[in-house]
Amino acid sequence: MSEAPSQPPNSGVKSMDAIMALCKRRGFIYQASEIYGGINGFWDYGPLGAQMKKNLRDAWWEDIIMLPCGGAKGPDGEPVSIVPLETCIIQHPKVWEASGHLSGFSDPMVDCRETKARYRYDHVQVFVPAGGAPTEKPSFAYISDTPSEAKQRKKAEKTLGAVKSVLLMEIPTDQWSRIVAPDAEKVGTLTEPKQFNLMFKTYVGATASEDDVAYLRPETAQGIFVQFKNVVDTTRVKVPFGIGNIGKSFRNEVTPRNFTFRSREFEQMELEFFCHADQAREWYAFWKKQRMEWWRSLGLAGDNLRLRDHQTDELAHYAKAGAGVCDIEYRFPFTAPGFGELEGVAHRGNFDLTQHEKHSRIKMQFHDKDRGELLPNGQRKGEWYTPDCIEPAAGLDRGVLALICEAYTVDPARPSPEFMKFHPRIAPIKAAVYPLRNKDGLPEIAEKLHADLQKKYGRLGAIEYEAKQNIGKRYARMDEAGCPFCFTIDADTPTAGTVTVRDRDTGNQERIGIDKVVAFLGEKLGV
RNA sequence: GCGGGCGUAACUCAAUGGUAGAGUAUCAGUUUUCCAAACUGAAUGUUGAGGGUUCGAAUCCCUUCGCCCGCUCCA
Repeated sequence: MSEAPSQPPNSGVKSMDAIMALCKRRGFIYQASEIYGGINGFWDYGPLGAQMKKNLRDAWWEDIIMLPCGGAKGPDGEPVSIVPLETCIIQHPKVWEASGHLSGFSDPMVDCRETKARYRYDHVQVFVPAGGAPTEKPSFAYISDTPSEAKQRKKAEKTLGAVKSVLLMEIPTDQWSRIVAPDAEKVGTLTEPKQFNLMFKTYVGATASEDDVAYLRPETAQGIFVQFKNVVDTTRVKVPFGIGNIGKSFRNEVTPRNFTFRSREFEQMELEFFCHADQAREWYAFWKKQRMEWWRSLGLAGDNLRLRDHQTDELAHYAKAGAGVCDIEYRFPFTAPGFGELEGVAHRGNFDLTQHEKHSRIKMQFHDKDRGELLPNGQRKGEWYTPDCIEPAAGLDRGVLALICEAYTVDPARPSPEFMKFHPRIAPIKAAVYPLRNKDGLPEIAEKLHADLQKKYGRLGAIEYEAKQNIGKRYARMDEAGCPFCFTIDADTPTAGTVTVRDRDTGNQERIGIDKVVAFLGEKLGV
């Protein structure tokens, strides 16, 4: 695949090339449009991958929405309340204006290395000597109608005498080393202009005029905020409660890389949990803990999973004053020894609801009847407020990739030196039923057991049946697919009524009654 | 976006500018039956794509697409 230096032996780091090869070989993940040479940043899921991804999506849906946190109580001592929502990929363009996604991301921008400020390239102007003669002295950039204009003019006149103003665009970038950025002290801190079209643009309607521009959503979260009022008005939810939303999002990444880790089309599982600002800290801590436990429960246990709190200087605009932001990170083979983000848990304050209230002029507050002063009749007066929001936002594709990387195991001593240790809940194939011999009535018994298992558990994942080839080969195939259990009908089955159960991870076998197989598998699958 | 590396069958890889091949995997059959056994046979390629040089290109040149690595980017 590549000539990249392989990891040193015994480093404990798995080979990403080998994982990608297995993913293709067994039908987990294919390159999108591969027969046409592929398309950068897009991936398709094969039969096993599609089932596995559904299993992970279902696990989130079940554990976040249907039975939040397994029935655990929230910090307020009450059961956690979550409702589902499914919102559109294309929203009104004003949604992205309000959220801040649109401003500054459809035009070329320049960054200031000193102040970290970002300016629209076509808005930046520069004070240069009025004569226009080349000079070694610094010139001064500013944005008109901002405080930087007067400040920079003063500095420029002091340094250069008479000045005139030109657009930054008119000055070649190789002369930018003498420019002082609008809010900077030093010269030469502006980066070259870059296009940041992170959002995919499209047109609504068949005429495709510039008036019809719309965008594919870069996150699912905004759909929740936009429908917050409808959910509050039409259901009986009371703060604190959450809204969960799963779906595709799109970002025109500058550099899609690392298999499915950074792709341009990806699926998110986002929860926005609304609570009163007074309780934000408790709920933030609660969700941090819950989300870590959830990933652990699916097999990402151990050192490869960690929780990392963001430093103050990397906090997003909406989170400066909040309870915090953290990432749940996984040590992917391509990030090792570092980590890559799997899920972000953020206290967003009430930034989003406030923004949408401003832009739509629709009141986004919640009337909380359990707050406010106590009335003589024993009830509360009630209080209007814009709830704060805790956002655990997970990447579904990244989750699948992490589970694949974690499950991938190499053991040269085995007939199948590579195998996938999927948690039974995630495994795309739940079990296989094999007659040891393809005769003597064994296939008939196996087919019956296969039908029983399929009827009972076929909705959760595939149940395999195969009578051909020797048994070792069939086991090996299931090892690579990550199937946790193989039930084998052998010569003793017709007389003793027992089958063998082969455990994928150990290769060990035990005999159980054929009438116990359905219950055995149900217990292992946790259903 | 910049720099480097690499593209041959599903996978791993061969093939001096001169008939595109092997092993594995897949499929069918025989035999065997608890860990990728053996035998027989089948199918599989616009050599990433498009141009050029040449009597002749997987091989040399150009363009482009994709993948990997390092920068950059990632509100």
